[in-house]
Amino acid sequence: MSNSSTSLVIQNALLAAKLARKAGNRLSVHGISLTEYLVMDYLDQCSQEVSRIELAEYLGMSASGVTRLLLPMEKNGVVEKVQNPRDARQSQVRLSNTGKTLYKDASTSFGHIAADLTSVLSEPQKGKAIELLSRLV
Amino acid sequence: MSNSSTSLVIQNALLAAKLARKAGNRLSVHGISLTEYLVMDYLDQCSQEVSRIELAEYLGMSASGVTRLLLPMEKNGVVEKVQNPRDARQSQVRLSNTGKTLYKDASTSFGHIAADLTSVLSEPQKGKAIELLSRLV
DNA sequence: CACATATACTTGCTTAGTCAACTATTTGTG
DNA sequence: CACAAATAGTTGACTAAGCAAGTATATGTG
Repeated sequence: MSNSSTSLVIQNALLAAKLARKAGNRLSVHGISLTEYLVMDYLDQCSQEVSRIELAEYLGMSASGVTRLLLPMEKNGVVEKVQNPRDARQSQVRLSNTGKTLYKDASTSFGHIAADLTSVLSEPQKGKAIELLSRLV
Repeated sequence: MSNSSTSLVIQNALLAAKLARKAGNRLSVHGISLTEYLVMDYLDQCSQEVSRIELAEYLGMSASGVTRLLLPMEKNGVVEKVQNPRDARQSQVRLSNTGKTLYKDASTSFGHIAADLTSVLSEPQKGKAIELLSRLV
């Protein structure tokens, strides 16, 4: 039998795989992936430009993963590059107006999707789960 | 601000990305990925042959994903195919002796890794988190 | 029993994301 | 200030995994 740490990590991985797949499928009507949604959500919260490294840390991805993730988002005009005058190495990014509109639509969908996927839990249970998970991040 | 369902799904996705990356890195000394570890763990629990579809459901992956995942595991002799006499469509799989040994080693590592990654939570908190997450799966 | 439908894979093609190596810039130290 | 070390990002080569379509087998119904 495995201990509680092991079970927790496994449960989290299994759950994430399922939620990511379901959420991703349903977001595809907006032409975006779950990861792209997470980027837009973060940029919307920040409401200012953000470096690629910051995004990589937030998403738990590698820097190169972020480069490749943002490439089509820039091409489609969802995000736009901003030069940081303080640091020429950085290539910051923020939501464009197109991106804000897309995010607004997608976040409505995402609310329904998330409600669906978590409907077996009560509000306080969801709160508790968020609290516990957020400590692990 | 987003509601609790949304936050929960996002927290879970972000956390899983980070844990998967860290756990995967540390499992690589055994030459296996996190997904492969999950397969071995499941097969060890079942202690009998399992169909690819069952694995796909457990892992939250597509059937083709499982085909491709098992390919190198079969080639390396970690798992072995078993023909189901009741259903010729199925190609079941179980841990080989090599696989059992590998799993035993890897699960020791995994225990340390998981303990590390979840050390900020107390035992009862871990238990609570497992309970909540397992309802969502 | 025949045949339509469903199930269990597998394969081709494509996208997502990793690591290692490299470039450009910044920062900290003698 | 000069130069070593750190940081930000990109690129090449590769692995992981998804979807759509195809094959083989099983099942349920007239």
